Amino acid sequence: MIVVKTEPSRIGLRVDAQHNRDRILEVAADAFAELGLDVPMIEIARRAEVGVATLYRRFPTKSALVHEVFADQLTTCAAAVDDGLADPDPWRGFCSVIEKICAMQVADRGFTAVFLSTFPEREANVAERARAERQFAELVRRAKEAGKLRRDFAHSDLTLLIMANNGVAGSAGEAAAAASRRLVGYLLQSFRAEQAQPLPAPAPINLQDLFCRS
Amino acid sequence: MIVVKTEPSRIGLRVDAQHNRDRILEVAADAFAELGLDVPMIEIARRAEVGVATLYRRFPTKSALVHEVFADQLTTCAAAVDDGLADPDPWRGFCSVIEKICAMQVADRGFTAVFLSTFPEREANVAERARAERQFAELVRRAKEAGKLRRDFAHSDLTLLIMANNGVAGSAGEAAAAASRRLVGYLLQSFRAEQAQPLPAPAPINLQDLFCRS
DNA sequence: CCGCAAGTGGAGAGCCTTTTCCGATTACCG
DNA sequence: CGGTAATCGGAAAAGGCTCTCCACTTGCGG
Repeated sequence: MIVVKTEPSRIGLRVDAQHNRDRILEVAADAFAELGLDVPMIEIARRAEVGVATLYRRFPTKSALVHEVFADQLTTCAAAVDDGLADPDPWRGFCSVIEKICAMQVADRGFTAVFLSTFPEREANVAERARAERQFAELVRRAKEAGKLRRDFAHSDLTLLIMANNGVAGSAGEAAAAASRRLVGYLLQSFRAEQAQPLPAPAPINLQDLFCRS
Repeated sequence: MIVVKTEPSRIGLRVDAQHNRDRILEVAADAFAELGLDVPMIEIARRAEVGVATLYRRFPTKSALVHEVFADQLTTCAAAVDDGLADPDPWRGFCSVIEKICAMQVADRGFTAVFLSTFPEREANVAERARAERQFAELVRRAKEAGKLRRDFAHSDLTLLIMANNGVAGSAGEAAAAASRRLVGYLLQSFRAEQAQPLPAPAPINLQDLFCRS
């Protein structure tokens, strides 16, 4: 009989190794959230009480570790979109998606860079991400249909908002949460259909761009 | 007779040294704008065609060079505020200030971090900065008075906008200019008095925060 | 035109990162 | 138990940065 581990991450590891691997992912998530993506590997090693070599034996590069850690962040995001789509009021759903995603960004300093990158190293994420985007597009369509969301809201405006919120989340220190809420408050008001005024053209924002920064 | 140099920056330098100093400031400004504040000193040295030692003889630290370079950026900002205040229509003046500052941010990658820091190392800048802030506060007062700017616009909302725009400017690559314009377009619409809806409380944003990032 | 203080550039010290190496240790199967 | 392959952790290699040191060069007053 083949024993399937609780985590489908890696089978065939010695139990102590598996244990270490799990703890690494755990503390790495905390460290990235707290200190940002540029926390040194040795700091993660210290927190997990292992040597750096152990990190590199499980994850070939730092980038691989990052992507592994944030795989489920993406899932949480996708869930937020699903929730929004499930709301009978598409406008309320739209607002809740944006509010949730922005709150996640504030709570986790490493979140944005990884969220907006396309995870080239993990096939599964690409698919999930694409699905979430389709769902969101559908939500946008319904909200416009209902006359609540302005007609000229562009798909790229979500990215714009995320980039803007990232600026606030990264810079506002203690007050980041409050600042982000206020920014989102302002932007949601200008997204409403009732008060739409002509606007500069939407920018063809490349999602990759956020990645190469930081 | 005492000879006063054209640049009041440093008198008593040998002419070749003064020449080098000027060129360093010149190319450093370009380099910061192009590559951001984290461009290596050796790159600036290369561009100015001097050795790194020459950089450090004129500017004790990299930070000192940065502050020196951005001293006149602050002046440009202050001028933008003055222009806005001079406009007979305070709302139009308010918009122009914000549009100008945001455009500067996009054009110059190093701008924001320095702009929002308090320049602890340069007395003169502190005063000029304080003056600009008073001017802007007055502009805000008038715009509210005229019934164009929403009453609950907070002083910290300018900082919020600058942080948000910084996120866009830093992340949007090629499309940064268009993205920034659109963000500013959205936000200016929600700053208008007519369509004000209740908003989350303004955040007590600490200007210093941007500095310790990056 | 000469002497020397002021100025110079490149090598490298010191520090921080990511990533690799390797001898010591340990889980696990029989 | 005991042998062995998997796993371990710390040391250090490799490469980035800021900033310093020092032997050489040069503008300029007399």
